[in-house]
Amino acid sequence: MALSAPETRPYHHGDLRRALIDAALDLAERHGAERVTLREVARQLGVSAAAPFRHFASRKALMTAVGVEANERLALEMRRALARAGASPLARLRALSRGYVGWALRHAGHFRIVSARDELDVDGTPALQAGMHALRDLTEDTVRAAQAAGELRPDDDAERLALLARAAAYGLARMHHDDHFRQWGVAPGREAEAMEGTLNLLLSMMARR
Amino acid sequence: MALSAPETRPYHHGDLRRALIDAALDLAERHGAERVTLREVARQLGVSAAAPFRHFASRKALMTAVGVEANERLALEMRRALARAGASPLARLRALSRGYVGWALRHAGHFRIVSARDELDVDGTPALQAGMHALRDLTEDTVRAAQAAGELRPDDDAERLALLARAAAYGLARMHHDDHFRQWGVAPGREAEAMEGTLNLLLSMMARR
DNA sequence: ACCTGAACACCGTTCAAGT
DNA sequence: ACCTGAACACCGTTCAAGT
Repeated sequence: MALSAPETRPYHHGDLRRALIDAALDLAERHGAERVTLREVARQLGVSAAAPFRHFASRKALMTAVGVEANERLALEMRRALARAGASPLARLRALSRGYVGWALRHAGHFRIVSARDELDVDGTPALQAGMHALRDLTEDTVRAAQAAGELRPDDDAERLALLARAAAYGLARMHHDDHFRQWGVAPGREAEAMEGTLNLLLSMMARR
Repeated sequence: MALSAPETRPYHHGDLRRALIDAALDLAERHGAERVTLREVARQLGVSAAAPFRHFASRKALMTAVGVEANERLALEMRRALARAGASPLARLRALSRGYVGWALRHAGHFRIVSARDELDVDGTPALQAGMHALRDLTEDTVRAAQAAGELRPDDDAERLALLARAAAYGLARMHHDDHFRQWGVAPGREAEAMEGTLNLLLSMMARR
């Protein structure tokens, strides 16, 4: 038996903190955010139920760390959508909205985590605040650029337009997440289509003609 | 001691089922939906933890009964708003939206319960399905009436317009509930104002001019 | 017919004790 | 410094037993 290498690591993990976050992200993605329990995460990693408390003061603290990560992924997705969108300011706004609801659709567990802010310590986590603020700025900047280009009516307040766009996107994403669509006549399997069509309707109304 | 009167009732309640629903509604309203636990409800009523299971097969079954009641109250509120709104079709649509977000704002716990459909057995509860469907019809009918009166552009699909209006209202209500507004530049105490202003912006865009 | 008491398998969290 | 084991106060749920 060697004196060095893998056996050198302590009980189980070199970086349990990191492993806990990853396992939580994985659990949320595969089985939903409500299945992310400290004991289950610990079980996945083969450590005791008390082990996570060496790295996170509470369940909320772990969820907050997971939220930071999830929000970064959402931001990445939206920036990518923007990068692919080309130059037309209105198309950029559409890309941003589609990027948002698309990510929420494909990553329901992570979407739920960044949504449910009573499970997150936003105030005590500057990184999370900054990340969320950055997404808001991205939306507002895109709205302002569209106004400057004459593609949105200039008399509407940019902040309010951005809030409306976000409310519609968040509303659609949550309606899907909370299973409201069946009640609203959206055929199963056509949710993405309905969300996109509804967002397009909004954007066409926002555009001056 | 009399042979009749109050002492005649069994252990505690004449109608424990009804009392459980009322206590749950009360708890949700005062301390939030997540505090509605079967054990806590039982405690409030002075019965054992097992007693609720005589009347509801599971927590979900109780929440569903509570959801039926909450949805009825929401419907009542929206119908009242409509009744007060007068004849202008656009004003009626505005009243409907305001009624929705206003109720959500004032009854956060009940709003949360009708929102979180994974905690409700919608499929197995015709009364709930019917109640929710009625609210959708109310919105669509109001949209159609506004179109017929020439106050909304007739070329837009009524179903899609109704979905957009609902997505915006639900999005705003949930953004508030999930504490997103601070991140979106809405000053504390001015949430209702921001929600109304945003809905008015949407309605002004929906209107033909 | 309706309710209780005790039990079981889960949680989050704490703390003394181990390496 | 980091982790375990046992404990505590909570859950939802079940079931035999009481009235």
